[in-house]
Amino acid sequence: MAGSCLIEKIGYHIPLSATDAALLARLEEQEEPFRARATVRDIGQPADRLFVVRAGWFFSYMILPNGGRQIMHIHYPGDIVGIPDVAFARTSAALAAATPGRLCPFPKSALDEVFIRSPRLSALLFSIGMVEHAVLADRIRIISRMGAEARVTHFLLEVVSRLRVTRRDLQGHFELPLSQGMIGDAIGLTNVYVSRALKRMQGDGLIRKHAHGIDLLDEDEMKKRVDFEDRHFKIDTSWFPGS
Amino acid sequence: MAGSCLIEKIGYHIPLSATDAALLARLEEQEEPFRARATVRDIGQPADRLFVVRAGWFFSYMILPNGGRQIMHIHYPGDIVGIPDVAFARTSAALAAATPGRLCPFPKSALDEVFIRSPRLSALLFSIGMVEHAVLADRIRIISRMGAEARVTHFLLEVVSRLRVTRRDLQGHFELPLSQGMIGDAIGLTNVYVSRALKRMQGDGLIRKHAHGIDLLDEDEMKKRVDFEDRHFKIDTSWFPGS
DNA sequence: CGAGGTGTTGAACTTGGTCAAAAGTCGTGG
DNA sequence: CCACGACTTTTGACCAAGTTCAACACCTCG
Repeated sequence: MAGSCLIEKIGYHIPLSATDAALLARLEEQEEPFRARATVRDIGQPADRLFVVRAGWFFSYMILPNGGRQIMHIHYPGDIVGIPDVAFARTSAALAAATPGRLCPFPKSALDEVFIRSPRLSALLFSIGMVEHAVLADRIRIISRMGAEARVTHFLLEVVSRLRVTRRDLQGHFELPLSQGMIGDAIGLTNVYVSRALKRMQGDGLIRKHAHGIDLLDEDEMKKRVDFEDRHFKIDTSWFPGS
Repeated sequence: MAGSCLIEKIGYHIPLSATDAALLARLEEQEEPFRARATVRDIGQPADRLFVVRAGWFFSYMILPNGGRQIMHIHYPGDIVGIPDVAFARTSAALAAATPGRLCPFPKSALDEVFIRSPRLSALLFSIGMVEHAVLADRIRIISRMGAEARVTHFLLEVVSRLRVTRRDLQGHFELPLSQGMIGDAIGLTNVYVSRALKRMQGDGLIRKHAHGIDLLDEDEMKKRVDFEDRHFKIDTSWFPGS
């Protein structure tokens, strides 16, 4: 399993025993390709499978009563998709591809084995779930009372922080394969206002837009403006069971 | 441990073995009283303890860059508080008492033992964490693009659905010991607009306000308007490890 | 070359925020 | 038992941020 970004990502947090590595490898046995904008799974379907992202960007979303779309999470290579659905019989969010990519589906029941055979890995999965929780909490905080520029700022910082989990050396320059409409659907703005916010931020010298991405020119100032906290850098593994 | 609402709440989802019950009992060994509006714990403190709510309503909140307050969760008797902090060394939210109440603190390391000795209980804790996640996701969905009445409606439905976990027979009539300012801080509105929204909803015949609480007069209509989904009624335990 | 998705800009409009004042509520202490 | 003070709720007037609608330029990929 040479190029497994799941094992890479997990292994970043805790040393993996041979057993653990074998358990993880089982989650990536199958693989399925998706075209950009393809729907992987709709709302209300049986939540019997999870996925590992092998390549590409995916996102999960919910539908609003007025027909709009709320993007909940963006999933990057190495992420496990569907952890929140574990508690429910049916999916509460839909899943789609933002770019061309590949997913490895595995059955919910494979988690059984993890819980039985590796307390340590269970604790880590648990913690990863809680990181997702913290990310949502941060988003609520920023959406509920902060203005458009703050929302966009926070969103960009969150993306970069997520990318740095696997690309430690990433500078402020990155590709962003999401339309402004999608960004708006993630932070509760219209595409129109995302455009205006980006323009004003560029005027302020905080960012520079280019063809398929964005440069963060003054990341410290951006972080200061929204009290940004990096949730992905370090998980507290100190309390984990011994082996 | 006669009056333990933790064991009652947990036991509602899975049958508890003697071992499991003993593990849970250990989480309620100590008890501490709090006055209404007392702060239990601030942001940025060591996240080395969790709490079981023994009595009263508590809530956790974050501070916004502009000084405002975002209420993330309301904690009811029987709830475990602090699960999301498990992944981090320091707390990302503060905790305070909404009413007079009592908390049972226990060390994070007590989770160790749960993960080692009871895969089944670990899976349930995991799932409970994911329910909290779903609750936040629902809140984002409702905050990001829905109007004031929809937010208030959703909030009230969520409270009732939570109360029904331990009070199955609860009708639409209940006590709500939260000020309108607090409700606003939970759903991203000012106290002023919460007041106006409630008034309009009362005019529509959806609710009736009274001294310390609210009657839901047409719960079905309210649910329909916001696509409400009850996250607390049923956890999917089908995939849990055998014993 | 054409089509569909994407980004930009302007103008009118709406929702909810802000500020301020008055009325109601509750608990405490005298 | 009453009076006071702190907090909460309600209401009005004005204001600002973001939405909606529409038109147009752009780009990319058949």
